[in-house]
Amino acid sequence: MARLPKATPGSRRISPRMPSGPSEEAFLASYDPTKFERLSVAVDVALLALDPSIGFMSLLVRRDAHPAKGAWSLPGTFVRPRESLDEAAKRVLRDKAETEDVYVEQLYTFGALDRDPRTRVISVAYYALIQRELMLQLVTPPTVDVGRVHEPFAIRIRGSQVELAFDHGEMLQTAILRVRGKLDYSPIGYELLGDRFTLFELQQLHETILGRKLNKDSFRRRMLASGQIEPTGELKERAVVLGGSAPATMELGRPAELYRAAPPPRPG
Amino acid sequence: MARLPKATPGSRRISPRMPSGPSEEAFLASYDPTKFERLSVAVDVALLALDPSIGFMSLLVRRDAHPAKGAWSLPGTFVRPRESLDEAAKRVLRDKAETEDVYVEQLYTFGALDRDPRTRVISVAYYALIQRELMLQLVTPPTVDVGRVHEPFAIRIRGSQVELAFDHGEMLQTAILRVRGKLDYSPIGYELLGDRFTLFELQQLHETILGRKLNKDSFRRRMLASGQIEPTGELKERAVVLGGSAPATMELGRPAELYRAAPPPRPG
DNA sequence: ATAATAGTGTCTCTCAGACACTATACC
DNA sequence: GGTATAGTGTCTGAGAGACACTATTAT
Repeated sequence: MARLPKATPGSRRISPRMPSGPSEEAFLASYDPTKFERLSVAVDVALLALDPSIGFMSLLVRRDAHPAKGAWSLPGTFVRPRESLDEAAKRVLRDKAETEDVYVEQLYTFGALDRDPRTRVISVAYYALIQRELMLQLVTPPTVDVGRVHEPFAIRIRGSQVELAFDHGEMLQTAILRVRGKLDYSPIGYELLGDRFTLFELQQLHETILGRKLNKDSFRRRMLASGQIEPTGELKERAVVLGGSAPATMELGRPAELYRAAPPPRPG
Repeated sequence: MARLPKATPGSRRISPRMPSGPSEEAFLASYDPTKFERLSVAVDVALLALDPSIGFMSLLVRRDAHPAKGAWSLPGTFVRPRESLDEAAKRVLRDKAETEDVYVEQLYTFGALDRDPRTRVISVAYYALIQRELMLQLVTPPTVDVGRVHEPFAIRIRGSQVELAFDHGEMLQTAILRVRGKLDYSPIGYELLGDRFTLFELQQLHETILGRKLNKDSFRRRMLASGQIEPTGELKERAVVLGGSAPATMELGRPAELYRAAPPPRPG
């Protein structure tokens, strides 16, 4: 779990003039947790990857139980009493996407009254970012599939447009807007590429996230000056063609240098 | 409630090939909401105002019951089963701050295991912005008082530093960072001023939020070109001094023109 | 008049965008 | 050689920062 706000140890400072009445220890020993009505709390995760020619891709699962049985939804789970929200999100990624050590961040909490037909369910939405190649390996039917999100936020699966269960379409839209908004002021996006990438690949990533073309010269200068990336000295290798004519997508021209994400600056 | 993500009607599209088994209606009629363990869900609100000479101010309440009895905390409440999260936040502002029609936005959801000693409580934190004058009217002891937040995030009440109950100090810190982050790309901040203000007052507000001095000329140009404000043609009136010498804080020099927040651009 | 603040005009520096040019690959 | 992509050098226009100057008030 990365880049969540720092947790500070909870402190319960008591006033010097202790008010009269039973002690806090006695209060806690006799506390009845059912005094206030409790709610179901769920976590749903939008696992995102990016393809330059498609746009955003999100992991979707097909619901095999009521409600909305048969519909597509974001992977999610109910939060257990002994796990934190972040742990629940990680558990979803582990169980339904076989994915660990990805960038995960809390997105927004959805609490409309009628968002789940069963009962009142509060859902804390998370989003996570992985590389396109890892996303494509996750397709393990029948419970897991990859949805392709075209803008403006039409969700397609293998070409045909679908509606997600519950309010998961809104969650997905919010996640994409969050990623786009963070791109300008945050070194986000490197989780979506491999550990080595060319400047043009990075530019294509930014163009896909922002939904518009960027100026090549300016993008190069800005990225090199930002300190977010560093050159490796290596050059991108070409696919070796074993005889026959080259495929239509064969790369041409001078090979590009490979860069990697620079380590964050020392806070000292 | 303003500028929350748009709610879209929840849709539960069912696959054409309906899986076998009981119908969704029959499932919902027999659903047992206690099948998954439920959690307590609370809402806490950081109501913020800004004073040019102090910095951020936040409404704090003194806890009159266990746990953390006697400690200062953000106003909050448990979420009722028949109200949305936004409604709960508005109820907190109405009941504990006698405030309505303010800018309110969801902040972050805190779900650590031990954040409340009673039982497992998930807290959805909100923040709200009001004018300094309205904040100062809210001081109605003994349950309501105004805390003054100095940076870096030391919380003072009438000069002496305090620690807030639970993880409310972290919530307050997160709220201030959110307001600061939104200042650059969003027309935020006008909720913190009256309906008429001078350019210098607006600059002081931005300087307080950002924690650094801004260039006067550049700030004027940027604000006037942004379309976020419009001139009223009125001039700021001076306090009338009824005899005697002028107070030390008397305003001097040419009176400034008053501006107001411009209406948002027509989406057509 | 002097002091103090509001507001304007203009210069410079920085950076994004555009374009020309060189470098290195495959054909 | 031609063509396509990678990378560099330089010009230009927009905007931020700095500074000088004018405008309007109170004392």
